[in-house]
Amino acid sequence: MRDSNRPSLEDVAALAGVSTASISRCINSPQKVAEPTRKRIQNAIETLGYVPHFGGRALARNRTNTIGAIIPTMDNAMFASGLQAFQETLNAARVTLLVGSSNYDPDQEFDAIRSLLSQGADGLLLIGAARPEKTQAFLTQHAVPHVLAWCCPKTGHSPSVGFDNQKSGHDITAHVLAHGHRKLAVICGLREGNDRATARVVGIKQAIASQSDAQLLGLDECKYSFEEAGAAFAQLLTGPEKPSAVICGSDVLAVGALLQARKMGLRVPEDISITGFDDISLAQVTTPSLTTVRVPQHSMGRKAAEVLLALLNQEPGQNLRHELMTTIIDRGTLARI
Amino acid sequence: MRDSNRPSLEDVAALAGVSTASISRCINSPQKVAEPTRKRIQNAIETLGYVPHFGGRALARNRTNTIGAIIPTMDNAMFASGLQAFQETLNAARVTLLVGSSNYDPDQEFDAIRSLLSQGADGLLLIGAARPEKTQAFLTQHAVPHVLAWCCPKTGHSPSVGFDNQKSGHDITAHVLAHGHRKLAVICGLREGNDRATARVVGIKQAIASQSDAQLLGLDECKYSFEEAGAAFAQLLTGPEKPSAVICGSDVLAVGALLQARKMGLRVPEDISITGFDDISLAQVTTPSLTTVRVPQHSMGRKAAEVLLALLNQEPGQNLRHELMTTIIDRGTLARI
DNA sequence: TTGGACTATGCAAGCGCTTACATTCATCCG
DNA sequence: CGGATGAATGTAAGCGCTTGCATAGTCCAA
Repeated sequence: MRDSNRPSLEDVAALAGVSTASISRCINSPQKVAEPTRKRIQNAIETLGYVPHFGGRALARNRTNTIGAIIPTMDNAMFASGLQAFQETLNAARVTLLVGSSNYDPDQEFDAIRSLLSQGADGLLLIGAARPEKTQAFLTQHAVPHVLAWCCPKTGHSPSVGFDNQKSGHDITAHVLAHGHRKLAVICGLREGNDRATARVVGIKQAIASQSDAQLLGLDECKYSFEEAGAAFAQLLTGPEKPSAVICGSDVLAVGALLQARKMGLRVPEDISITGFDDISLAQVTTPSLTTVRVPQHSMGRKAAEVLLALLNQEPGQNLRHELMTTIIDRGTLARI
Repeated sequence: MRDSNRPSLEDVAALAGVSTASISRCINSPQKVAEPTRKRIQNAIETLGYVPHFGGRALARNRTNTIGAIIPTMDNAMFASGLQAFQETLNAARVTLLVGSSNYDPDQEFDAIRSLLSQGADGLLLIGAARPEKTQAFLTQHAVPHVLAWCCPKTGHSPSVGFDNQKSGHDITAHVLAHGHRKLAVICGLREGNDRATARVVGIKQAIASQSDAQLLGLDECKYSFEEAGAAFAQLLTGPEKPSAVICGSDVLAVGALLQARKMGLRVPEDISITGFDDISLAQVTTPSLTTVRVPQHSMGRKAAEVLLALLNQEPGQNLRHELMTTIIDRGTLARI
């Protein structure tokens, strides 16, 4: 059973002529070990190529220095760069990132939570606030340290780092209305179990409602793919009344709509305006480039890591709710009427 | 020290009225436990909400069921979807993914390797084949099971799942030449320590050399950003002779070039042709959309996971080298002259 | 000189799990 | 009917590390 190649503390101890305790101390709090001993130990470690055994350490410390992140999918620039920032920040604190994905499915998310926890994750990054009772109960029962990102719920006890999806949805819509548009349509992601998509739509509707002569001509939900968004766009334009602007809940949807508009011979923004959400790199690349809402992904990922680390170190006086600001990026897909 | 909330095997054993060994067996190989006992044990586990302790398990088994992936950055669609497929495949095998990033820096990669290993990773996914002697030595000294992806080296002993970067570079160039272009320029990523970028350029040069009247007017290296690629593009067009086509080592570079061309009032592909590499979603979104090389990211990620899992399970008769095919995707940025 | 304070190190008891081996008991065959 | 067989379960020895406590050594002030 014993992997004979791998040197253990004991081997190092033997070589250095000290006890295992000293080695351990030398590694974990060097100042507790006298200079000459330390030198000797370091030499021994070096020559043996010793690396502490993870299991042993985790068992003795009851801590793994590992944090899990569960995101819908990495295959969407929307999360990728936030996750990258998260990872870099953890890394700087010598904490390793475990990754799981949910595919926007609450059951898969629950599985991932259990799986990462059973892999010893000390804490968790979760996207959004909406989750089934079962999942919530599990989190509280096991007292899992976690932080929510991409959202900023006013209720609930979980720390969060994100932005107000509803307000941002409201803002971009108000912006569209301010450009003179009155007949609007909306394409959003599947809202079931997705509080971000849901909140954005709520904000959009709210803004429309507050402008008496504005109307919402249609709303379509679909997956985050160019194709589905294109189909939704086409669908929204079949009615007798045509919208002058289509507000999309994500840049991917907006680009799908844009591509479809072009296919249908519609000029954007002369014939129809389109707005996005997220400001991923796609947005600056289309022709015309996308008017959208910028989400501070990078700082969100970094901050989330900081909050989670503070939580694990029981640092006091932490804010529970970190709301970041989104900004509207005016580019070329929104016309003034 | 003992976290009093967390039930241990012993607690379950006490409740179920059996020994800890039986519980362990019941969890790890249920068929070894008689039906009624199993029932009783499962009940006990349920009521206590027992979850095996990761450290204890890792220590006893000397295996963590964890695999590390070290990629340059997740913040580039180029790796994100391969990584997603990798993660999904691991997940199906109940193995968890640890993530580290290198930022294209060999030292950071080395750190990440050590860090993930010290976190108990059973195996590693590494991008590309080129790494410093130091890193190589470390990998072999510690006999780290690993697979290389995004490349397919003919030498070396590491299993790999990827494609022939050189050949693909050659292919797209031959394709450009076949369209009648003779004056070419190249924009590629920083080649130092990046064997994929290097090999692509070698292939490109090779193809140009084999066409007697073709010339390489210029070659610029830069980071994978729109801005830098734009600058490189502008730079390449300052000479007395203008290229009729610019071959780019990545879609990000190509898009940067495309954007810059537009800024300079050049029509693509009428005034100048541009090709990309990778076929990330950006490529289908630009106007005109990008002629590029499709890299089978998804199957590469999946296959890499399969190979690595087989390696860890010591399954015999594995192929060491898995070469996947790239294909040229003809879209709108390459003109026939 | 002596005792107190402090530092450097060792000793050894866990941490929670797996598993080789031992034990028990029922079953079956000659 | 006795012993061989095998299934079900228990016993206990680790796995490699951390850490509270004990010990030994050093220094200094009274």
